[in-house]
Amino acid sequence: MTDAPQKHDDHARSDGAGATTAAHPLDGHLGFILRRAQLGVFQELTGIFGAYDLRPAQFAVLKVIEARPGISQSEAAESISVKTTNFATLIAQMEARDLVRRETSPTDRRGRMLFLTPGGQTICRDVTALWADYERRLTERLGGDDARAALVAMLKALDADTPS
Amino acid sequence: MTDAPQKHDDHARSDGAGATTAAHPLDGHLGFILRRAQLGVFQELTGIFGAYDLRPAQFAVLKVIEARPGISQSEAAESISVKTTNFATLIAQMEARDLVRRETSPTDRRGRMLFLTPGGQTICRDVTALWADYERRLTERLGGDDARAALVAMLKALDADTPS
DNA sequence: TATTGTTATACTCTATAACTATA
DNA sequence: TATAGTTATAGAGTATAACAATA
Repeated sequence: MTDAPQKHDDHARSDGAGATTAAHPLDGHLGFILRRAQLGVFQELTGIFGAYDLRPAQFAVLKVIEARPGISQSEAAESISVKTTNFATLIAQMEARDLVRRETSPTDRRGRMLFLTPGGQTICRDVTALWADYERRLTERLGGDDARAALVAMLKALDADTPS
Repeated sequence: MTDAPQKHDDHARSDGAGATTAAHPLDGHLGFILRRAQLGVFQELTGIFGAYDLRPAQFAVLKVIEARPGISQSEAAESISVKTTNFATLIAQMEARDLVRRETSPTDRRGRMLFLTPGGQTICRDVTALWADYERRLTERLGGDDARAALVAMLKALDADTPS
């Protein structure tokens, strides 16, 4: 009970010695609250996907290819916010595991078109079910669909992207 | 404009070719939305703290020591959700930069008590001002204090920690 | 025997630079 | 010259194991 395995335990309370340790020095710090929530969710996701040895980013790749078979590597990389240089490694590993297949684009022989293999489709379908289940539980924790929609809207506002 | 430097551009819209690319395959995926918001905020924070060559975790250490001078390494590590083994490296770097000072605890000679040096106090004060400013801007983006409070409550709910 | 802190190590994620093959 | 993809590499972040000093 000493190490905090990427999880917090108790903080912000009276410390029992009389000093009433004020909240937590980072309790007003949105960046850290956000980080902990994100790490917590990813940790749970990794646990849920663990039986398939899939990390969140790999699942994201499956979903992107499923949605747009034949998508190029650069487009796929951009859509999951991964640099093309790192995507090359990521997709190579997934190809080695026979989850995805690459074809040279006939119209531009530099490009590689991405497809799911039958095995990739199966895993994508199975893991999607687990994922949907988990999202439903998250939505419950949040207090329902409206709360979730509000959360998503605020997260997108934080992302400082949505054009003014 | 090819690489997506840890930032997304446009997604989810008609793609101009008539295919109306549906939303984004990850748009319903809370984990990814959370991750992008967190990365965006940390990126902005790193930029803001950049002049002081402080990363978010280092700033967190300063704040924790400021709040509780003399705190032990294990307590400080736990309060920012970093393993003690990694905290050792982190704090050693900050000591080398003369931001913090370590004293052997008189009551338990295994323990090290942490303090801010005068330089550390100065940086902590200056960066706290920048940080508070940034938090205010974030709160505005969110739509005010109430929205922010709602966000924090939901993020904590996601963290699956708050005792039932 | 348990705890505090340290070192060594490893794996993932992210980033830059240099390269190839096409265009 | 510019683009799609690759390789090599480097830095953070996070994890485990083994250890020293102290309790």
